[in-house]
Amino acid sequence: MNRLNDLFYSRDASMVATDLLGKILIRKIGDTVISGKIVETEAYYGSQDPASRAYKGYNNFAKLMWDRPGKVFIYMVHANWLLNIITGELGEPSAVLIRALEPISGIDKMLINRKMPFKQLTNGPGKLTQALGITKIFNDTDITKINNKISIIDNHEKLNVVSSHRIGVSKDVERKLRFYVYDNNFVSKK
DNA sequence: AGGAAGATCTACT
DNA sequence: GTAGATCTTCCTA
Repeated sequence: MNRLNDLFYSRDASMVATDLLGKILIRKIGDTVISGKIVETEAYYGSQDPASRAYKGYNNFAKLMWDRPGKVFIYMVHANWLLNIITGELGEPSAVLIRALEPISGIDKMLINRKMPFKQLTNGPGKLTQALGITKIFNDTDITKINNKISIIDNHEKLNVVSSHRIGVSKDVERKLRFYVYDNNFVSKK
C-alpha cells in the first residue's frame, strides 16, 4: 500500500487512467481521513484533443498540463472543482481526470460536505471534490510527494475495466478515453 | 469591465 | 430527459 510515484504518472495518459482504477484516493482534514477507491477516470491530451484545456496551446490557465507528471491540476467548470493529475513527460500536455470514487472511509464527513444521500456522495467529478473538500488550494501541488493532505496509494486489486467515450465534452475524439470499473455503483453513468 | 465558456449538478416533470 | 443554476478564469475591448 504505497503511494504512487513519478514513474507511475510519467506514462501515457490513457494507461495511467486505466491503472488508477482501483487505487485509493486519501484526503486528510485534521484528524479525519476521507478516502475512496477510484472507479472512473478520463484521459486528456494536447493539440490533438479538442476537449482538452491544452488544445489551443500553452496559456496561463492550462499551463499545468505541460508540467511534471504527478502534479495536481484543479479548475472549475460550472461551479464544480475538477481534480486532474498530470501524466506523461514534462513538456507534453496530458492529464487524467478523476471522475468517480467508491467511498471507503470518512463517510460521515462526506455526508456533511455533500448533504446528499450515500449513493450520490462521489459518483461524479464535481461531487467527489466536494465530498473530499478538494478545491483550488491543491492546484499545482505534487501528489507523489509526502503531504498529509492528499495522496493516492496503491491497492492490488483485480478489476474488470471497461472503456467508453468521455462524458460531457462538446467535441470528443474517436478513441475511447473514459475508463471505469464494470458494474460499480459509483460510476457516474453507464 | 464585461461577456462567454466550461471535462457539471440538481430538481423537476 | 431536460432546464436552469452555478462561479471562476480567460479574453477582448
